[in-house]
Amino acid sequence: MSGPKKTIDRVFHALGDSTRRAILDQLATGPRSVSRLAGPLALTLTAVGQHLQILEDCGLVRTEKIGRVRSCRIDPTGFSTLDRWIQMHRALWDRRLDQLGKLLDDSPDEVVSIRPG
Amino acid sequence: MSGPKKTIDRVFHALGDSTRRAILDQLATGPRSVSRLAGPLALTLTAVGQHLQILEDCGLVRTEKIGRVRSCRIDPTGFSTLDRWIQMHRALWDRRLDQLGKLLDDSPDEVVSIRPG
DNA sequence: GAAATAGTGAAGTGCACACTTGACTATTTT
DNA sequence: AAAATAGTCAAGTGTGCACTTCACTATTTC
Repeated sequence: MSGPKKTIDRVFHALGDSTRRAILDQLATGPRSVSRLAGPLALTLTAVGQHLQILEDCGLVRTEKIGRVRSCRIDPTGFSTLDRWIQMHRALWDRRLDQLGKLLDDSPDEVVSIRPG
Repeated sequence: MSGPKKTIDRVFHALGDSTRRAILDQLATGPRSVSRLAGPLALTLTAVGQHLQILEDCGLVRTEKIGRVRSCRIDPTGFSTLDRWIQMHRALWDRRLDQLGKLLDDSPDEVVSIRPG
Protein backbone atom coordinates (compact mmCIF):
# COMPACT_ATOMS: atom_id res chain seq x y z
CA MET A 1 0.00 0.00 0.00
CA SER A 2 1.39 3.42 -1.02
CA GLY A 3 0.56 7.06 -0.27
CA PRO A 4 1.84 9.63 2.26
CA LYS A 5 2.31 8.11 5.72
CA LYS A 6 -0.18 9.32 8.29
CA THR A 7 0.93 10.37 11.76
CA ILE A 8 -0.73 7.42 13.47
CA ASP A 9 1.23 5.07 11.19
CA ARG A 10 4.43 6.67 12.37
CA VAL A 11 3.42 6.57 16.02
CA PHE A 12 2.62 2.86 15.86
CA HIS A 13 5.77 2.19 13.88
CA ALA A 14 7.85 4.09 16.42
CA LEU A 15 6.36 2.20 19.36
CA GLY A 16 6.78 -1.14 17.59
CA ASP A 17 10.51 -1.14 18.28
CA SER A 18 11.71 -2.24 21.70
CA THR A 19 14.81 -0.04 21.54
CA ARG A 20 12.65 3.03 21.03
CA ARG A 21 10.36 2.00 23.86
CA ALA A 22 13.46 1.60 26.03
CA ILE A 23 14.44 5.16 25.13
CA LEU A 24 10.99 6.41 26.12
CA ASP A 25 11.27 4.52 29.40
CA GLN A 26 14.53 6.26 30.14
CA LEU A 27 12.98 9.61 29.32
CA ALA A 28 10.09 8.87 31.64
CA THR A 29 12.47 9.45 34.54
CA GLY A 30 13.54 12.80 33.16
CA PRO A 31 15.47 14.50 30.33
CA ARG A 32 18.62 12.82 29.04
CA SER A 33 21.40 13.54 26.59
CA VAL A 34 21.95 11.34 23.54
CA SER A 35 25.06 9.66 24.93
CA ARG A 36 23.38 9.11 28.27
CA LEU A 37 20.55 7.37 26.45
CA ALA A 38 23.00 5.33 24.40
CA GLY A 39 24.83 4.04 27.48
CA PRO A 40 22.55 1.15 28.51
CA LEU A 41 21.57 0.39 24.93
CA ALA A 42 24.80 -1.02 23.50
CA LEU A 43 24.34 0.98 20.32
CA THR A 44 26.34 3.61 18.50
CA LEU A 45 25.52 7.26 19.03
CA THR A 46 24.49 7.39 15.39
CA ALA A 47 21.92 4.64 15.83
CA VAL A 48 20.42 6.33 18.88
CA GLY A 49 20.31 9.59 16.97
CA GLN A 50 18.34 7.87 14.22
CA HIS A 51 15.85 6.43 16.70
CA LEU A 52 15.45 9.86 18.26
CA GLN A 53 14.74 11.33 14.84
CA ILE A 54 11.93 8.82 14.36
CA LEU A 55 10.52 9.49 17.82
CA GLU A 56 10.69 13.22 17.23
CA ASP A 57 9.02 13.00 13.80
CA CYS A 58 5.90 11.43 15.26
CA GLY A 59 5.72 13.71 18.29
CA LEU A 60 6.76 11.28 21.00
CA VAL A 61 9.97 13.09 21.88
CA ARG A 62 11.10 16.69 21.85
CA THR A 63 14.78 17.61 21.68
CA GLU A 64 16.77 20.78 22.03
CA LYS A 65 20.46 21.33 21.47
CA ILE A 66 22.25 23.25 24.19
CA GLY A 67 25.91 23.78 23.49
CA ARG A 68 27.26 20.51 22.21
CA VAL A 69 24.66 18.46 24.08
CA ARG A 70 21.25 17.50 22.71
CA SER A 71 18.74 17.24 25.51
CA CYS A 72 15.79 14.89 24.94
CA ARG A 73 12.49 14.67 26.74
CA ILE A 74 9.03 13.16 26.35
CA ASP A 75 6.59 15.05 24.13
CA PRO A 76 2.89 14.59 24.96
CA THR A 77 1.77 15.24 21.36
CA GLY A 78 2.43 11.74 20.08
CA PHE A 79 0.68 10.18 23.01
CA SER A 80 -2.49 12.14 22.50
CA THR A 81 -2.43 11.10 18.85
CA LEU A 82 -2.37 7.52 20.06
CA ASP A 83 -5.02 8.18 22.70
CA ARG A 84 -7.37 9.78 20.22
CA TRP A 85 -7.05 6.85 17.82
CA ILE A 86 -7.68 4.29 20.52
CA GLN A 87 -10.68 6.15 21.91
CA MET A 88 -12.27 6.36 18.47
CA HIS A 89 -11.77 2.70 17.75
CA ARG A 90 -12.45 1.23 21.13
CA ALA A 91 -15.96 2.62 20.91
CA LEU A 92 -16.68 0.54 17.81
CA TRP A 93 -14.90 -2.59 18.93
CA ASP A 94 -16.27 -2.69 22.44
CA ARG A 95 -19.80 -2.39 21.13
CA ARG A 96 -19.11 -5.34 18.83
CA LEU A 97 -17.44 -7.37 21.54
CA ASP A 98 -20.40 -6.87 23.85
CA GLN A 99 -22.60 -8.55 21.28
CA LEU A 100 -20.21 -11.48 21.04
CA GLY A 101 -21.35 -12.80 24.37
CA LYS A 102 -24.96 -12.64 23.24
CA LEU A 103 -24.58 -13.94 19.68
CA LEU A 104 -21.82 -16.51 20.23
CA ASP A 105 -22.63 -19.64 18.15
CA ASP A 106 -25.98 -18.07 17.39
CA SER A 107 -25.75 -17.31 13.69
CA PRO A 108 -23.02 -19.28 11.89
CA ASP A 109 -21.97 -16.05 10.10
CA GLU A 110 -23.37 -13.63 7.63
CA VAL A 111 -20.50 -14.69 5.43
CA VAL A 112 -22.23 -17.39 3.43
CA SER A 113 -24.75 -14.96 2.03
CA ILE A 114 -22.42 -13.34 -0.49
CA ARG A 115 -24.03 -14.11 -3.77
CA PRO A 116 -24.26 -11.54 -6.54
CA GLY A 117 -27.92 -10.71 -6.85
CA MET B 1 18.31 -5.15 18.31
CA SER B 2 17.87 -8.95 18.34
CA GLY B 3 16.01 -11.46 20.52
CA PRO B 4 12.58 -13.10 20.37
CA LYS B 5 9.82 -10.61 19.45
CA LYS B 6 7.51 -9.74 22.33
CA THR B 7 3.74 -9.66 21.85
CA ILE B 8 3.51 -5.90 22.30
CA ASP B 9 6.06 -5.48 19.49
CA ARG B 10 3.83 -7.49 17.21
CA VAL B 11 0.70 -5.60 18.24
CA PHE B 12 2.27 -2.23 17.50
CA HIS B 13 3.75 -3.53 14.27
CA ALA B 14 0.37 -4.91 13.21
CA LEU B 15 -1.39 -1.61 13.93
CA GLY B 16 1.33 0.37 12.16
CA ASP B 17 -0.02 -0.67 8.77
CA SER B 18 -3.00 1.19 7.35
CA THR B 19 -4.20 -1.82 5.36
CA ARG B 20 -4.40 -3.87 8.54
CA ARG B 21 -6.22 -1.08 10.33
CA ALA B 22 -8.65 -0.99 7.41
CA ILE B 23 -9.23 -4.71 7.89
CA LEU B 24 -9.94 -4.16 11.58
CA ASP B 25 -12.34 -1.37 10.70
CA GLN B 26 -14.24 -3.70 8.43
CA LEU B 27 -14.35 -6.33 11.14
CA ALA B 28 -15.69 -3.77 13.60
CA THR B 29 -19.01 -3.97 11.74
CA GLY B 30 -19.08 -7.75 12.09
CA PRO B 31 -17.43 -10.97 10.87
CA ARG B 32 -16.29 -11.14 7.26
CA SER B 33 -14.77 -13.69 4.91
CA VAL B 34 -11.32 -13.20 3.40
CA SER B 35 -12.59 -12.32 -0.06
CA ARG B 36 -15.17 -9.96 1.38
CA LEU B 37 -12.34 -8.20 3.23
CA ALA B 38 -10.21 -8.14 0.09
CA GLY B 39 -12.94 -6.46 -1.98
CA PRO B 40 -12.46 -2.81 -1.01
CA LEU B 41 -8.70 -3.22 -0.53
CA ALA B 42 -7.52 -3.72 -4.13
CA LEU B 43 -5.20 -6.53 -3.03
CA THR B 44 -4.82 -10.19 -3.89
CA LEU B 45 -6.44 -12.78 -1.65
CA THR B 46 -2.93 -13.97 -0.80
CA ALA B 47 -1.90 -10.56 0.48
CA VAL B 48 -5.00 -10.25 2.64
CA GLY B 49 -4.36 -13.74 3.98
CA GLN B 50 -0.87 -12.66 5.00
CA HIS B 51 -2.19 -9.59 6.79
CA LEU B 52 -4.72 -11.75 8.59
CA GLN B 53 -1.96 -14.10 9.70
CA ILE B 54 -0.14 -11.17 11.26
CA LEU B 55 -3.29 -9.88 12.94
CA GLU B 56 -4.05 -13.35 14.24
CA ASP B 57 -0.52 -13.93 15.57
CA CYS B 58 -0.76 -10.92 17.86
CA GLY B 59 -4.30 -11.61 19.05
CA LEU B 60 -6.13 -8.83 17.23
CA VAL B 61 -8.16 -11.15 15.03
CA ARG B 62 -9.59 -14.61 15.41
CA THR B 63 -10.44 -16.75 12.38
CA GLU B 64 -12.22 -20.02 11.84
CA LYS B 65 -12.60 -21.99 8.65
CA ILE B 66 -16.11 -23.20 7.89
CA GLY B 67 -16.35 -25.18 4.69
CA ARG B 68 -14.28 -23.38 2.11
CA VAL B 69 -14.81 -20.00 3.78
CA ARG B 70 -12.57 -18.53 6.45
CA SER B 71 -14.57 -16.34 8.77
CA CYS B 72 -12.67 -13.53 10.52
CA ARG B 73 -13.64 -11.47 13.51
CA ILE B 74 -12.12 -9.13 16.08
CA ASP B 75 -10.29 -10.76 18.99
CA PRO B 76 -10.20 -8.75 22.23
CA THR B 77 -6.92 -10.33 23.38
CA GLY B 78 -4.65 -8.08 21.34
CA PHE B 79 -6.48 -4.99 22.43
CA SER B 80 -6.12 -5.73 26.10
CA THR B 81 -2.42 -6.32 25.50
CA LEU B 82 -2.28 -2.80 24.06
CA ASP B 83 -4.45 -1.41 26.85
CA ARG B 84 -2.29 -2.89 29.56
CA TRP B 85 0.87 -1.48 28.00
CA ILE B 86 -0.62 2.00 27.67
CA GLN B 87 -1.97 2.03 31.21
CA MET B 88 1.40 1.03 32.65
CA HIS B 89 3.25 3.68 30.71
CA ARG B 90 0.80 6.51 30.87
CA ALA B 91 1.16 6.47 34.64
CA LEU B 92 4.88 7.22 34.41
CA TRP B 93 4.66 9.72 31.58
CA ASP B 94 1.72 11.67 32.91
CA ARG B 95 3.47 12.13 36.23
CA ARG B 96 6.47 13.49 34.37
CA LEU B 97 4.36 15.73 32.15
CA ASP B 98 2.60 17.20 35.16
CA GLN B 99 5.92 18.43 36.40
CA LEU B 100 6.70 20.00 33.03
CA GLY B 101 4.26 22.78 33.70
CA LYS B 102 5.89 23.52 37.02
CA LEU B 103 9.55 23.14 36.02
CA LEU B 104 9.39 24.59 32.49
CA ASP B 105 12.52 26.74 31.96
CA ASP B 106 13.29 26.29 35.61
CA SER B 107 16.39 24.14 35.53
CA PRO B 108 18.13 24.11 32.13
CA ASP B 109 18.51 20.30 32.41
CA GLU B 110 20.16 17.83 34.65
CA VAL B 111 22.05 16.80 31.55
CA VAL B 112 25.07 19.03 31.99
CA SER B 113 25.91 17.41 35.28
CA ILE B 114 27.33 14.22 33.82
CA ARG B 115 30.88 14.32 34.91
CA PRO B 116 32.70 11.27 36.18
CA GLY B 117 34.02 11.61 39.64
C1' DG C 1 45.50 26.26 21.47
C1' DA C 2 45.68 21.19 22.02
C1' DA C 3 42.93 17.39 23.48
C1' DA C 4 39.00 15.39 24.88
C1' DT C 5 33.81 15.29 24.46
C1' DA C 6 29.11 15.32 22.03
C1' DG C 7 27.02 14.87 18.20
C1' DT C 8 26.09 14.86 12.78
C1' DG C 9 26.23 13.22 7.78
C1' DA C 10 26.78 10.14 4.09
C1' DA C 11 27.18 5.76 2.41
C1' DG C 12 26.86 0.79 2.81
C1' DT C 13 25.07 -3.94 4.52
C1' DG C 14 21.88 -7.41 5.61
C1' DC C 15 17.48 -8.60 6.82
C1' DA C 16 12.37 -8.01 7.20
C1' DC C 17 8.27 -6.66 5.06
C1' DA C 18 4.38 -5.94 1.62
C1' DC C 19 3.11 -7.66 -2.25
C1' DT C 20 2.76 -10.55 -6.60
C1' DT C 21 2.40 -14.68 -9.60
C1' DG C 22 1.21 -19.27 -10.65
C1' DA C 23 0.22 -23.83 -9.43
C1' DC C 24 -2.54 -26.33 -6.22
C1' DT C 25 -6.43 -28.14 -2.79
C1' DA C 26 -10.99 -28.21 -0.92
C1' DT C 27 -15.65 -27.15 -1.13
C1' DT C 28 -19.97 -25.69 -3.34
C1' DT C 29 -23.12 -25.09 -7.15
C1' DT C 30 -25.34 -26.50 -11.43
C1' DA D 1 -19.12 -34.94 -12.90
C1' DA D 2 -17.89 -30.38 -14.67
C1' DA D 3 -17.39 -25.62 -13.43
C1' DA D 4 -17.10 -22.15 -10.42
C1' DT D 5 -15.77 -20.38 -5.84
C1' DA D 6 -12.70 -19.71 -1.62
C1' DG D 7 -8.60 -20.08 -0.01
C1' DT D 8 -3.53 -21.81 0.43
C1' DC D 9 1.47 -22.69 -0.59
C1' DA D 10 6.06 -21.67 -2.34
C1' DA D 11 8.93 -18.76 -4.39
C1' DG D 12 10.36 -14.31 -6.07
C1' DT D 13 10.78 -9.00 -6.21
C1' DG D 14 11.52 -4.38 -4.69
C1' DT D 15 11.60 -1.39 -0.87
C1' DG D 16 12.27 0.06 3.85
C1' DC D 17 14.50 -0.45 8.14
C1' DA D 18 18.08 -0.96 11.90
C1' DC D 19 22.47 -0.65 12.27
C1' DT D 20 27.49 0.14 11.28
C1' DT D 21 31.78 2.63 9.92
C1' DC D 22 34.40 6.55 8.98
C1' DA D 23 35.10 11.21 8.21
C1' DC D 24 33.74 15.57 9.93
C1' DT D 25 31.97 19.79 12.86
C1' DA D 26 31.04 22.19 17.13
C1' DT D 27 31.86 22.78 21.86
C1' DT D 28 34.19 22.25 26.30
C1' DT D 29 38.13 21.40 29.32
C1' DC D 30 42.97 21.59 30.45
